[in-house]
Parts: sequence; C-alpha cells; structure tokens
Amino acid sequence: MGKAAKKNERMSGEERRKQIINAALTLFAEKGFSGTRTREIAELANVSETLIFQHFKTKEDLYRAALTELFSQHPVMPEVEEKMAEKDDVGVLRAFALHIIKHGRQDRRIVRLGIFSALEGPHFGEIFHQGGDAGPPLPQLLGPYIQQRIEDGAFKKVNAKIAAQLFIETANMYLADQEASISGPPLPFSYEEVVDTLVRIFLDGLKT
Amino acid sequence: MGKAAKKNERMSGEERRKQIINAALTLFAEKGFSGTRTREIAELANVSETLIFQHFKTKEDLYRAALTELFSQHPVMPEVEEKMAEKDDVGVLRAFALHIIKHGRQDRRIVRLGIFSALEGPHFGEIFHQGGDAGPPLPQLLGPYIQQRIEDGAFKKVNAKIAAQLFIETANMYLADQEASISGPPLPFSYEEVVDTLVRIFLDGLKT
DNA sequence: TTATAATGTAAGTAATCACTTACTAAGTTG
DNA sequence: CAACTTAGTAAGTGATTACTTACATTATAA
Repeated sequence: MGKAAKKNERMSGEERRKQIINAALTLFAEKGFSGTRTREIAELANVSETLIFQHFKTKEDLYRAALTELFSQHPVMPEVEEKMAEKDDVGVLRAFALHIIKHGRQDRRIVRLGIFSALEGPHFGEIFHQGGDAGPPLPQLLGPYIQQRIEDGAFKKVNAKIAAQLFIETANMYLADQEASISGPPLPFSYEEVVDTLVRIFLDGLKT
Repeated sequence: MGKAAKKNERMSGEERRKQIINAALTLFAEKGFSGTRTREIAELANVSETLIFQHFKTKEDLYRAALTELFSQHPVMPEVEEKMAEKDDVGVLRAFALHIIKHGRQDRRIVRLGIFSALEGPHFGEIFHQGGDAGPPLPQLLGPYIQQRIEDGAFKKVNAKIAAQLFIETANMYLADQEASISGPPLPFSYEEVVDTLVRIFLDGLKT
C-alpha cells in the first residue's frame, strides 16, 4: 500500500501542520470562514479536532495561517519588467494578464478564497492584498507605464490610473467567473484566447 | 416623536415582513448567509426572533425571499435597445455600463449580496442571475450586437462573445471593487469618468 | 533504560445556533 | 360583547459550535 498505509502513522509537526492547512484551504475556499466547521477540517485532514487547536490557537488563527501560506507562493514576474523596459506594449499587457490568470489557475482555491476574504472581514482582506507579495500592487505597476506611454505619444490621453485598474479588473473578473460565476457563466474559451482578445482590444483602444 | 414612537406598535403582516426582509438584506450583505445570525436580524428589525419564523419557514427561506425582493427591482433598459437600433456604438456601450453601475449603486447591498450568493451556494446563485430580470443576461444581448457590427465592417474581427463578456465583466468588477475591494482598492474617480474611459478604450479597440 | 518531550486522542464544556412551544394582546367581525 | 383571527413574545429545546482537560502513545537522547 505504500504511502496510503502510512497516512495514519505519526508525522512530524511541520508535516501535520501543512496537512491541516491544506485541508483548511480547501474548505475555506469552498464555504468561507464562517461556513466551515473546524470538525470538517479535522475529518478532511484525517486528524482529531484537538490536534488542530494544538497547531493553531483559534480557528481565525488557522484561517490567517492558511491565507498567508497560499499567498506567499507568489509567482514572480521578471518578464513584465523586461517588456516594460523594451516598451513592448503587447508584451507588457500580455504579461500582466497572464501573470494574473496563471496565478489564479495554479491553485484553483486562490480565487474563491481571495473573494471570500475580501467580503468576510476587513482583517482578512489585508492578508490577501499585501501578504507575501513583495512588489507593489499590480495597478500601481501598470499605471505609470501607461502614463509613460501617453507622454511618449504612443497612447492617447486617458486617465492612466483608471485604464490600468480597468485592465487588471477585467483579468481578475474573468478568473472570478471561471471559478465562481460572479458576474456571469464561465467563458467556454481557452484563457490564451481570452487574453489575446483582451490585450488586442485594450491596446488598440489605447494607441494613438 | 411621530413615526419613531410607533415602531413598537402592531403592524400589518405585510409591513413587518418587509421590515424583516430589509434588516435581513443588510446583514446578509454584510456577513453572508452563514455569517448572519437570525437573532441579529431580529434585533435590527426590532422584533422577537420568533416572529421571523412566523413569516419565514427557515433562515434559508428568508434568504431566498430577501434575494428575490432585491433582484426583482430591476431597472429596465429601453435606452440600450434604442441605441442598438441606431447603431450608436458609443451610446450602446455607455448604456450597458451605466445600466450595470446604476443598478449596483441604487442599493449598495446588491453587489455584496450578489457575490456572496454566487460563492455560498449553488441554489442562491441562480436567483441572482435569472431572478426577476425579464430580459436575457447582458452578455447575450451585447454579444450579438458586437457580432453584427463586425459583419457591418465597423468593428474588427474579434470573438464577439469574449469581447462582450469582457466588457461587462469590467463594469461588474469596477462595482465590486467599489463595494468590497475584490481585486483592488476602490477607484477615487467618479463613475461617469470611469465609464467614459472604459467605453473610449474599448470602443477604439474594437473599431476598424 | 528511563526521563523527557512531542504527537496524538477521547471525552468533555460552556456558549451559541436555528427553530418550537405555549402563551398573551390587539384587532376585527357578527 | 363574544367569537375568532392575527400580531406578537418569553422561555425554552436539542443540536452544534469552537475550544479544553486529562490522558495515552511514540520517539529520542542521556
């Protein structure tokens, strides 16, 4: 039976902790903080409920730990900066959109958890938006680039902050709809195709 | 004291029902279904908890009634169809965006409640998306228009379904961020300005 | 081997939950 | 006013909740 037979054996603290966090992530993403019972987490993790409270002081503590764990695995984006230096507009927008979408797709719980945490508590929302991410928020990275390109005469004069946020919001909402049908049903097209369409429309809309 | 003094007097069933629903809407929008306690609703509505269960069989029943109530007050959009007939592209896109944003702004609980219901239960999500709205979903209205304009040679050849949904998603995510900071902080600009920017970029991006 | 510490659990506990029971008060109608 | 209906509540109820206590098992190192 190999590994499967070992699942009831003793484990190192670190290992168990991760296992509990993993179970918690799955349930919190599915049902939110107040919709998830600590007992369910214990069952999914195959441990006693007591053990959870040995690793985490409270349920909220576990939630915070789980969020931090998830959002600390941020993909880096060296590509974006490179394309920005080259003033490769298509490359920049594509890189931004792909960064967002790949991040959301690498672990499907991320999107739902992010939305839940934004809705459920002011405390939780913060972790999501600043937690783990070393760099500045995305709109603050894209905004100045758009502004620069306006000054270069390459883009028409729009409000760069608005444009940047709208672009990023669109990518985010696409993800949200894929995972949770927030504003509509999931689009039955590959994300590459969606990104292509988004970048094309947006960029042609910005260009002079 | 006038009205305020009367709030502890007897009320007609209909009136009390609405009062309870109103309190429920406020709390459900704030904390979601499983985060809201029936006792809190009773307190906010200034009635005993028992009375709630005289009007509604269960908490879920109340939630459904509250959602239905909220989403049945849909604004109509005769303007959109008018502009579509005239092939007034700017008018059409502006009308769509304003329709979405005004709907969300008419009652600030709508946006949060819509997102919560999409996340919290499959049952609830349905009410939100089809409930009360007489017409077809927005992307299914905008999509064909874009397709038509492509065939007219006015728009470039993009995937009309993707374009339509992206446009609507953007408007929705703008709203969501204003109320709940889902993908970022609220934009510190008037919604008219945001709509202008969105329509301008999108339309110039679509035009041949 | 034996003290020590870490991993783990069964069996609670007080508080809280959605929901009921059993009742009173206020209208309404003949 | 008497019979009946409707609006309203106080005081529960069993189930469930997050969290504890008190105890067992296993590994590790002196």
